[in-house]
Amino acid sequence: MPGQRTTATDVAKAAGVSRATVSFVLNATPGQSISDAVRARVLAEASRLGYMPHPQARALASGQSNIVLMVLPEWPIEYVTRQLLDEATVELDEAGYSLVTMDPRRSRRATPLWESLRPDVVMSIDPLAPKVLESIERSGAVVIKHGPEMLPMYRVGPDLQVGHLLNLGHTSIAYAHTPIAAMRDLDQERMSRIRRGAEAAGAAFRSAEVSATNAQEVVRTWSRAGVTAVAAFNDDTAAWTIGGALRSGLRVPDDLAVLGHDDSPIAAMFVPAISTIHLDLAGLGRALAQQALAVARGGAQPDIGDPFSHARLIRRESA
Amino acid sequence: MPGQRTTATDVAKAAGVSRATVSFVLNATPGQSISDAVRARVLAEASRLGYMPHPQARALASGQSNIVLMVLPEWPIEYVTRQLLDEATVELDEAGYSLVTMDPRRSRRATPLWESLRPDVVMSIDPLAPKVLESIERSGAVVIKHGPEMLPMYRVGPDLQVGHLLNLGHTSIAYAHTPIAAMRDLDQERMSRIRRGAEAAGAAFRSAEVSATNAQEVVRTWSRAGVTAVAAFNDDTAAWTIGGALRSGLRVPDDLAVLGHDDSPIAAMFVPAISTIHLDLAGLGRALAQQALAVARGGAQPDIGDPFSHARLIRRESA
DNA sequence: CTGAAAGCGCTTACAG
DNA sequence: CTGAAAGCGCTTACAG
Repeated sequence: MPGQRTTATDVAKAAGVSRATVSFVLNATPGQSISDAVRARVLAEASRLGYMPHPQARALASGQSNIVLMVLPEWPIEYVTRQLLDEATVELDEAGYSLVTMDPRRSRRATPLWESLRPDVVMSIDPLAPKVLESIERSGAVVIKHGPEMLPMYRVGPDLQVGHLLNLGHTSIAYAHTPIAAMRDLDQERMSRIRRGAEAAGAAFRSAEVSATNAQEVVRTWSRAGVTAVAAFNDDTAAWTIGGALRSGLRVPDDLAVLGHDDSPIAAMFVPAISTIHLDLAGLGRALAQQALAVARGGAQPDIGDPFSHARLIRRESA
Repeated sequence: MPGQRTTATDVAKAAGVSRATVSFVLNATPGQSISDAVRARVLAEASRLGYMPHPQARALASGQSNIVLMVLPEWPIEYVTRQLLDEATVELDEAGYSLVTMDPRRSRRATPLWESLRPDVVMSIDPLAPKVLESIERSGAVVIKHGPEMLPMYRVGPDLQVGHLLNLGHTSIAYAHTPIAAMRDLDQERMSRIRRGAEAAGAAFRSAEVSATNAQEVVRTWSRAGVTAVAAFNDDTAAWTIGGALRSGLRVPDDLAVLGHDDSPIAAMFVPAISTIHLDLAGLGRALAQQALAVARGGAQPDIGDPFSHARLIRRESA
């Protein structure tokens, strides 16, 4: 069965031009002055024949795969990444690039996608481990590295959290650490922002890890120590904290105010509904896409700007 | 700068053999009897030089990309797919295939990954729309289609739900529909299983859509009508239902028992903790990987077996 | 048991 | 303004 897949040669033949011309027209290669008539003919034949360029052949010839690989964070945050990836996907698509995502935990047990896909650029939300960086670079991909420009991500939320609790008049504030080890760095950063904010205002501060199993105990200890407000690492940690309070007979927020972070679905569903911090992830998605494009085109990695200028407090019931 | 990337030619030169031999050794091509000495030399040089075969060149030459694309369901279920994808990734990796995932919502606004990646096989958990199927087939990929063998996914959970509520002695059961349109088909299937189970046992049955905004109203109506137990589409729907009950002054489960589905993180975190159905998604992941491999190797699509034989009720507080 | 050679479907200097 | 040709890095009959 000949003529299985439609190829550029088929289009060239049908349009009565050379394969090169087909390539020039379809890629809108700059510096080629092709007559409108020829261009139109090529385009018409390509669409009539249902021509789809073969991406692997293109990658081999051009040395570029036009793939951007996004390494997702270690922790589960579908609701956090959804918007971000939506925006980044569309932004990259318009420039002719495909965004592929990857779970770093899975890749630890399998060939990493940067080896088997050979993306031009690899990026991530969370900083990548040195070993991972090295492995990516050996594969030939450019890695987008996180510098201080990503710091707003770590700062804005906690600052809003502690500000809100202080505004509410609380003078003894606790921070609820996540028990999940993969989030340790982010967790430490958030804690120290809360601590700084509390201490700067003369409020008492303490912190402890809150998990599904110890929440009740931790909350009781805090309560006995006079803590009236908790800033949690995220909404899950907040939910556990509130659960511990309710099961200890404390009222939320009357006896203990609890403030989450991320505005994940659970925050709105919980009873009482969890007050939390909403970040502008669509904006971050666009910013990351712009960085990836600049780097893919051989440029320097541009500054990401301030993608969290639209972060805001969502006030619900818990604080 | 010459010798940038290590290529099969470099390995061949270093090992003193031809490029073909390198390919045979590295791919363990059957039907080639290569001496152990040569094989060892090739392997040693390949690893010494840090050789990574170029996947696009391989795909072009062999006609196979060794990529399997998984189209994720329309609805947000990170917790549901995590285990499934973990297992499928490892299973496919061992056979030399890479699993790439894709959000169908995003692809509606961008070039679909089956065009830009040219996977050998495309599969999904949810049935694919006819238009999508057609588009995938035009790209040359084989699609794994869902037949009746996927039905256990739709049946097992609801059957466990209704069985548990009947065992608890309830005689008036309601089903909480999800308000999310993308889940309509699955939702209808689950509802009809619950209805059938309830009616077969002589219990009263009714159903309504439960959302963040109408939960209180729906629960009050149900309560007035004598409903004492609710089987929910999933844990989110269960959470809204419980929220409506609590805010109406009803006790859960004493006045109203509520049973979720999926065993998502919210189920364990909620107060009261939500009883739910846990499915064996790791098993489904392995089964799907096996199907993909069979099809990628040119075989017929094998039966998926009964991946939900390990589904079970998780009894917590809400029912 | 091993190697020389064609070919996969593109891109891109280069020549005209 | 357009085309013939080399080359990207592999795989795979085929010949020896």
